[in-house]
Amino acid sequence: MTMDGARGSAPATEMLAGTTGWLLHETARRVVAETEEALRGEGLRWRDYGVLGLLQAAGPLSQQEIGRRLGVDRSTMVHLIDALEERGLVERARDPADRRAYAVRLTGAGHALLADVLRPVTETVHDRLLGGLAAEDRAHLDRVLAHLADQGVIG
Amino acid sequence: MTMDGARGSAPATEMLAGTTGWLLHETARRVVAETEEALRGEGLRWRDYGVLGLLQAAGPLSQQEIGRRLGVDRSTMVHLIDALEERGLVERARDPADRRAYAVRLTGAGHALLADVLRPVTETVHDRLLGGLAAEDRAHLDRVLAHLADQGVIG
DNA sequence: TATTGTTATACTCTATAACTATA
DNA sequence: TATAGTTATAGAGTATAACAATA
Repeated sequence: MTMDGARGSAPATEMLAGTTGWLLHETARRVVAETEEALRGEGLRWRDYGVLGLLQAAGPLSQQEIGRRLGVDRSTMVHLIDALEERGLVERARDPADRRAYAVRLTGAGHALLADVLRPVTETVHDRLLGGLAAEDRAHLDRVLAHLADQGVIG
Repeated sequence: MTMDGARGSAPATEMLAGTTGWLLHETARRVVAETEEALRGEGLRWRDYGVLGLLQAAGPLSQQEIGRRLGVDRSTMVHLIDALEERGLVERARDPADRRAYAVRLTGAGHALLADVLRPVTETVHDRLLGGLAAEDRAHLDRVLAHLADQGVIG
C-alpha cells in the first residue's frame, strides 16, 4: 500500500502532509468553503447550517447542548441563535423540566429551508468534489465516517 | 410543499448531520482540537504544523504559494512565517529566479521538530481517535482521501 | 452552591488596501 | 504594468468574566 508519485524523495505515507488528519482537515476545508460560497446568497454560514442540521437530527436542544456538540461557547451561541430566530428558522421555548434552559427547535420555515435549499446545495457541492470517487469508495467513506460518529469521535 | 418526516424517525443517512461533508468536518475538527491540545506545551497551533508539514512534503516554497495551498492570505503569511523563523524552524532565502519572492524552507531544527515531536504526537492522536476502525477500513480511508488530494480536491 | 442564558469586554485571527522592490 | 512581500488598520469571530434567574 505504498503511495508513489510523490514530490521529492520520501514516499507520501512518510510525510505529515499525507496523514489522515491532514487529509481530513484539508478535504473538509474545501467542502466547507464551497458550501459557504454556494450559500452566500442565502446569508448563511457553515455554522448556521450546523445548528439547523443538528436540530433536525437530534430534535430540540438547549443552547448550551448545541454549543457543546458544535464546539462553540455558550456565550457565542446566544448571538447565533438570535440571528436564526430573527430569521424565523428556529424558536426558543422554555424547557418545562428546567426553566433556566431553552428548548431550541426548528420552525416550519427552518425545516423547509433545510429541505428546499440546504440539502440540494449540499448535494451539488458533494457531487462536484466527491464525484471522482468510485461509488463503492464513496459509500465506504460514508460508512467509515458514520462509524466514527457512532463511536463518539464526533461529540 | 415540504412533507418532512425528519423528526425522530428518519434514518441517520437521510439527515444533513449524516452527510459526508458534515462528518468530514466534525471528524477533522476533533482531530485538530486534540492535536492542538497535545501541542499546547510546544506553543504550536495546527496552522504552524500545516506550514512545516507542507514544506516537508513539497520542499521550499514562496510565502504566497504556502498561503495558496493552505487557504491563507499572503498578508497573514507574513506573521506566520515571522513566528516560525524567530523560533528557528524555517528560514527565508531569496529565490534567485525571482528576487521579489522568498524560498521558505525548513531548518534542521524544523526537520527535527517534525520527526521528534509532531509526528509522534500526530500518531498518538490518530490512534486514539481512529483506533476503533478495522485496519482495512482505516487504510481504505487513507486511500480515498489521498485519491481526492491527487484529484485536486485539496488545493 | 451550581447552572442556563445573557451581557460587556477584550483578544485573536484574518483580510483589505496602500507601499517597496523587483519583474 | 504586474507581482511578492510588507505594513497598518479595520472587521469578524470568539472566549472570559460577571450578573440574573432558576435549580
